[in-house]
Amino acid sequence: MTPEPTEGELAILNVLWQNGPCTVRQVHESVCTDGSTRYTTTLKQLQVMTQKELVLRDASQKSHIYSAAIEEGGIKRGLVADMIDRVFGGSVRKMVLHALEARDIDVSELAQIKRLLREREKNQ
Amino acid sequence: MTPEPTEGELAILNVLWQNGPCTVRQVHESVCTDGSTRYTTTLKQLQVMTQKELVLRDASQKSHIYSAAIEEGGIKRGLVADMIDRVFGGSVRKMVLHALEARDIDVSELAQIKRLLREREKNQ
DNA sequence: CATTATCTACGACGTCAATCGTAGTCGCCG
DNA sequence: CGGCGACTACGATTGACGTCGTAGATAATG
Repeated sequence: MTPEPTEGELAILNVLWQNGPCTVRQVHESVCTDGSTRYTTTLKQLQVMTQKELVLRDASQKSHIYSAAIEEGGIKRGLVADMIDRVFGGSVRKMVLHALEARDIDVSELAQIKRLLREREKNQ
Repeated sequence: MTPEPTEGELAILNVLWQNGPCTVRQVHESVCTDGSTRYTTTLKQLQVMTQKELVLRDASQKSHIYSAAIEEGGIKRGLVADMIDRVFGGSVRKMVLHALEARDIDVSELAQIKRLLREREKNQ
């Protein structure tokens, strides 16, 4: 099984999922907007992630092109499932409750969530 | 601000939140049902957590009594908020969507979640 | 052509969490 | 009293992650 990506790896994967294949430089500038960390740090992370097969590398150009090797939905579902178990003793309800408390949420988003629930009821 | 507890610390805090004040042995046996880890490991963790002020220690007995020093709801809200930001770009809706996909959920729990949403709409 | 910029590769380091072993303390039971 | 059992204290170790510096290769620029 794919082990869960670390925090840094997740940040990089988010860039690749949103932007598609990127060079190291593109990833680095997306992930570190404030220049608080060096280019080679991101490079190293991508090299490690290649080892772990979290990303694929196209080395046919001088500047290698990296792309996500794992599916976004699956990973995120796994992360949420993990939190549901570890933090909320397996209760989806408690998780949702705390999510609603954790963030201000506007009416339209509430409506969208209610729609999700209705969909969910159908498919049961 | 209190830094987020680590995975092991969270497991211990869950024991204390659910059972109230405990000895090291009680915590250890709750947190490590399979004997995969030694008693002194849990002890050490509790000592570190005392340093970090995540727990309080009553040393008036030979077997010290530990209790949670931080509030459950606050910590859990923080953890969820963190995930909403790091994983779902700040979208509560996406978080809830993935939560519903991540776990089978029965009708009564769905109903409870819908009730939460209705409550939430009132207070807005 | 020579210099400068841009890449990759790779080793080294600091930090932090988890884990364990050992030593010291104290009470209890025979 | 003497030894065993339970407890605390604490140092040492390991592994994972993030971070950086430097070296070497290659492209770009004047």
